[in-house]
Amino acid sequence: MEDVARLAGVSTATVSRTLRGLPNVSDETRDRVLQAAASLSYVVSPIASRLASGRTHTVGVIVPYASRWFFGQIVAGAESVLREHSLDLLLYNIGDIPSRQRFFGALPLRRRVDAVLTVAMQFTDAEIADLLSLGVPIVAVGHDVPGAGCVRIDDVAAAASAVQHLLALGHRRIGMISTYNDQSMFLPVAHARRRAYAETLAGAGIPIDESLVMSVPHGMDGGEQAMRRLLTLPDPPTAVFAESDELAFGALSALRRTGRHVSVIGFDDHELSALLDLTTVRQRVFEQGVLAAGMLRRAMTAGDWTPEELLMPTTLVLRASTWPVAVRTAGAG
Amino acid sequence: MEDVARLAGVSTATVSRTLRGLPNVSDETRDRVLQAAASLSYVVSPIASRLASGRTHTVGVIVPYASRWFFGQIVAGAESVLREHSLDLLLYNIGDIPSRQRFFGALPLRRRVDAVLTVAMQFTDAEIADLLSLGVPIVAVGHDVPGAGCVRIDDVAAAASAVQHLLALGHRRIGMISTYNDQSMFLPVAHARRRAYAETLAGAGIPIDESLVMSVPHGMDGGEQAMRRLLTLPDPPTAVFAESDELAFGALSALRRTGRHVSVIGFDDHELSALLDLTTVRQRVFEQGVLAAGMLRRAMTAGDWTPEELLMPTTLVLRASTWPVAVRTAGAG
DNA sequence: TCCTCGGATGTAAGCGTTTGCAAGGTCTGT
DNA sequence: ACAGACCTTGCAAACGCTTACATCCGAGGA
Repeated sequence: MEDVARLAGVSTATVSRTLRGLPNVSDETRDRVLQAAASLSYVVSPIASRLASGRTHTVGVIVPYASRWFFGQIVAGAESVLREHSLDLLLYNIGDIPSRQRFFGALPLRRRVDAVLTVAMQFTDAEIADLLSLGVPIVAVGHDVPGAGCVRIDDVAAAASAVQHLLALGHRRIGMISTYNDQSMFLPVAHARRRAYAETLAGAGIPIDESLVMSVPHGMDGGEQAMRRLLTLPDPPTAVFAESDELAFGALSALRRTGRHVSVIGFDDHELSALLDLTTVRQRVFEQGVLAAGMLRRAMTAGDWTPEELLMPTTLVLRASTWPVAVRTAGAG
Repeated sequence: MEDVARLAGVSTATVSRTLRGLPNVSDETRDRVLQAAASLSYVVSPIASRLASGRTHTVGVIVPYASRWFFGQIVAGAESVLREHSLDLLLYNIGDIPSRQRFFGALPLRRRVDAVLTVAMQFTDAEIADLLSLGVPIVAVGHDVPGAGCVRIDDVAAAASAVQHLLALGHRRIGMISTYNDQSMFLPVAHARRRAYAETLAGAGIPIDESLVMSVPHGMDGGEQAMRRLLTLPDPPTAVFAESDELAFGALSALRRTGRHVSVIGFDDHELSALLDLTTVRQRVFEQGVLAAGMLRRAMTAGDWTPEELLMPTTLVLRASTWPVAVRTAGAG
C-alpha cells in the first residue's frame, strides 16, 4: 500500500479511502491512485483490513448435515448472495455429537464472524446462549431461535396438507416415516411434522396407531427400512407420509422390490422427486437460503436491526405415488 | 491477551507461546496461563494471529457447480479433514461466465489462502498462470493442472469399461449422453469419457454414428431430453452410456414415460442409483475430497512439497438397467 | 478584507497477535 | 568456583491496514 501511495504521490490514508470508495477524495486523486494500484496490481490484504476495521466480512453457517440435499441447497442459496457482496461464508457441519461438543466447547466463531446463519438445528438453551454471546445477528432457517431472525415454512400446516391429501383420497390407515430422535439427530422439523400428522388424523376422527409411526435414521436407507417394517405389520397402512423426500425414495424402493402398493407422499420436492413421480409438498429451499442471507446482510448493515420473520409458502405437488384407497388395495391386498 | 498475561503474571509473548502449544514453556507457567485464559474465557483473535504470522489457515476451493451431487461430496469430504485441523474452507462457485470472469479479474484468493483446491475445472492457460501466481500449493480433483497435485480416477479407462460392458452384452448400436461444450459448461471429464466411448467402439470395429452422441446441459432434464431425442431416431440405440448418473436418471425417466426399453449405464454411483437400479461405474467421491485435502495439508506443512498424483480405482456396478441386447429389443422393438 | 466553513489530505495511533533477539537462570563438567 | 550450554522469559518490532484528528486550502458571507 505504501508503494501505491508513493507512486500516486499521496498518503496511505488516501489510498485506503480511494480503494474503499469512500467519498471525500477528489476525482483527480482517485484516478491517480487507482491507476497506481492497477499498475502495481495491488490488492488490499483482507486480513489486515479486518484487523484494523474490526469487521470480519464473514458469516458463519451452521448446519447439521452438510451433504444432504436440503442443506446443500440452503448453503448454495446463501453463498450466491454473500459472494455477490464479497462476504465470506464459513461452514460448520456439526451433525454428530463430538463435532457439536467441540464447536460449543471452543466456539470457534468468536471474533470470527459478523453474523451467523443456522439451518434446521435443534439447540439447547445453553447453546443458544453461547450463540447469542457472540454478539452478532443470527438468522435461523427452518427453526426458531429466540432473539434471531427466521426464514421458514409453516411446517405444521404443510405437513397437515400432506396428510389431508391422503385423507381426501379415502385413506384411513396412514403411516408415517419420521426420523430418529436421539440427542444428535433430532431436527426441529421432525417434531412439527409428526405433530401435524397426529393432529390431522385426530381431526379426522382417526385414532393414532403408534405402530404405524416409524422412526429411522434419515436418508434413503432409513426410508426403505421403515417401509419394509410397515409392510410386515398384520394390517399395513394403505398410505404413508414420509417426513422428507429422501425417506420417501427409500420407501418407494422397498415397495418396488416387494411388489406391494402403498401410496407415498414426501416432503420437500427434491430434484429427483419428479423422476420418481413422487407426490410431495414443495418448498423453495434454495430461495430460503437466498432470503436468509439477504436478511443477514440487512442485519449487518443496519445497526438497529430487529429480528425479522419470513414465512415461505408451500405447495402440494400431485404426482403418481398417491392414489385413492380403493384402486389398488382391492387388487393387490 | 494482555489481561491474561497480567493475570498469569507473564508477558504476552509467553501467553502466545503457551496458547499455541510451543515448547520452551515451563509446565508451571503453562498451567498458570491456561488457567488465566480459561477464567477470562479468552480466545486468540484468529485475524490478528493471521496478520502477524502471515498464515491464513484457509484453503480456497474452486468448483463449477456447488450444488451438484459430485461437488457436494468432494467439498464435504475436504471439509471434514480441514475442519479437523481447524483450517477454514472458502468456497468459490464459478460455473457461469460472469462469476468466472469476476473471479479471475479480481483474484480474491490473493493474500487470502494458504492453498487451493480446484474440482473438475477446465482452465485456460492464462487462468492457470493466475492461479499459480498465488504462490500457494494447488491440488486438483478430477482434472490435471500442470504444477499442481492431483487426485482423480482414470476417466478414460473407467468410461471404456462402461462401454465394454455394453459391448459384452451384445450391444452394437450404443448411444452416448454427454454434456454441453460451450465455454462455460465444459468439464474436462466430459472430454475424456467421450473419447473413451469413441475409442472403445472403434476398438470393437464399430463405426461411430455421430447421431447417437447427444450433447445436453448437465442434469436430469438434460438426460431426459437426450434420451427422447435418441428414441426418435429411425434406428435408435439399444444401449446408452451416460456421462453421469444424473444424466442417466433423466434417461431412465424418458424411457419409463415412453414405455421403451434401452439399456442405460451411468457413471459415478450416485446415492440414488441403487434405488433406480442403475448399472454404473462407481467412484468414491467423498473420499477423493478427503484425500485431496490431506494432500493439501501435506503441501502446506512441508516446505519442499512436490505435486503428488493419486489415481483412485473405479468399479463397474451391475444392476438392472442393462441387459443383453436380444432380451427386450426382440419383444419391444 | 477578515472570518467561517467544508472538503481534500496527511499524521499517527491503533487493531491483537507473532517472533527474533537478548537477558537471566539453572545445570553440567572441569 | 567458573565457563559453556540450554532453557525460560521478556522486550519490542513487525504484520498491513483503518480512522480519529489535525492541517491546509479555497470559497462564500459579512
